[in-house]
Amino acid sequence: MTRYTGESRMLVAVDCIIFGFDGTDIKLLLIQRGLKPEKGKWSLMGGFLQENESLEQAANRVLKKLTGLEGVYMEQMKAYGEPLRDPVERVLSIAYFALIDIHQYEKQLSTEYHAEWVHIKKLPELIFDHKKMVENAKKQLRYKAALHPILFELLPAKFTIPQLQILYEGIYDTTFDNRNFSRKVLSTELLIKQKEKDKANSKKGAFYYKLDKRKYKANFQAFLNFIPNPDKLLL
Amino acid sequence: MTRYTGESRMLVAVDCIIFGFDGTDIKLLLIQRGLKPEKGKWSLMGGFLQENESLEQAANRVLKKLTGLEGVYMEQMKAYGEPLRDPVERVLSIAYFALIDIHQYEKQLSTEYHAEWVHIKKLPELIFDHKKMVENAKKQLRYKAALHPILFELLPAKFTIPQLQILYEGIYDTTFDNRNFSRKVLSTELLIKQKEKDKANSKKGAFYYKLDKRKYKANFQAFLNFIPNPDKLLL
DNA sequence: CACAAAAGCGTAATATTCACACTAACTACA
DNA sequence: TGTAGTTAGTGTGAATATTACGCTTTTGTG
Repeated sequence: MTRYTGESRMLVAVDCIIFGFDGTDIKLLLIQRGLKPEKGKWSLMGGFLQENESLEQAANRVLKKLTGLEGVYMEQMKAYGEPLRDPVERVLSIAYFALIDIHQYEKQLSTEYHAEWVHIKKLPELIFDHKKMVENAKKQLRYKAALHPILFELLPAKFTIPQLQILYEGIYDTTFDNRNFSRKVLSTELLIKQKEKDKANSKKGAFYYKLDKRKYKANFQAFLNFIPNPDKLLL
Repeated sequence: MTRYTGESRMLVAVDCIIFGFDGTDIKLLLIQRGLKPEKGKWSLMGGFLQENESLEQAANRVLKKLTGLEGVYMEQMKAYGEPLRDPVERVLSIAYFALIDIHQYEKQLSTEYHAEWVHIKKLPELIFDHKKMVENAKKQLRYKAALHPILFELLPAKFTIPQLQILYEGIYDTTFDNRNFSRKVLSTELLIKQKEKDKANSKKGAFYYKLDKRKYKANFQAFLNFIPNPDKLLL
């Protein structure tokens, strides 16, 4: 026996929802599709799963092809399998979402795919069911970020607490009390204070912090509560 | 253009991790595989995705074939895509997990698949990567149940609070203070007290409760806290 | 009619969360 | 050189939530 008989085989794709933060706005990395159909339309970055490749490998390959980056935070989100989601033929898509420090990426911007960072509030129309994927990804990001410290993945290695707060406020589309926010964040003891300050954004200057990677990994699964009244903010 | 060229197509399967609770123990519904290879070995219930079927439809079809049940709580868990996970040929599997009131099912037990409820602590060896799937499912169930009231799906329509507590204690493999537990559960106002008592399990008897379906649906996404110190219990 | 066993209420100590006043640090510009 | 203006970040207390544990209630059993 070498194969299962009487069953239908289909293409499997991997699509990446890539979030970035530029210090002010949360953005999504989109491309203009190079393949027919829908050539020229906006799309998530994706690719077909190859014969000898695992899903994680495929997602990383796709991400690297677009951004040049490796070792990026990425997690599997959901499989999309509506029979007609791709009009050409049956394609199952496994969506991954990735979080990137946007500045790291900008250095190696490749024009090959006509990629662009698009403000999360100003998304263009997307092909197939990509809009739904993006919506699910946003929801999942909000959900997860309310409980776990993943948003650090969107920031550079050194960042200030006000920067972090702006990021959280962007994700939840609200504002937080800065005094409570910094106290909460610091009480996790996940941050290591640096000697230098960032003076670009204020007169007083805010101290830089770095993530304590060891504690970050050790406590990743623990429930945090950076967000007041989280359940009201998750839609 | 009718198809994408130069890409490899593969089989897609759906596997179901089916949890049940019999009032004392948490169990998993397993089958003895009817297909070669590994015929006769223990396995999760699964099936291949058909040409015109969505993933949800496939998962529901598989579940119904085994249990006869429809409208069961089910959610997509994760896609498994290691190239060699099935030795016959490349098969991508999308795992779903389902929660069933075990008594509802037992009535319509079908012997066709040699299905059996197996105590979650006494699982046999499973084929392929099914063990990993089960572990992931257990983890996800613990995670989700710590925040959302999904465990009610494992209970009959009428249940007592001590029964509910036994269920939670089974899931988290620990014990809770019964006085605090019932107060927490009742404070959600998700339960409607019935007039009758269950006297099978105690002399005093415990009142039956029903879920308030409306509130249950409305508050499903809100974070609850049935579990003391949840983050310590999630592994 | 005691006794055992489980249901479930009460309460106080502790911890967490939140709102808001206030001080500190620093730049820019007069 | 000093003062006005701006943002960072600490302090504090009130409100809320969590937890530990004593105690009463109910009822079948012998």
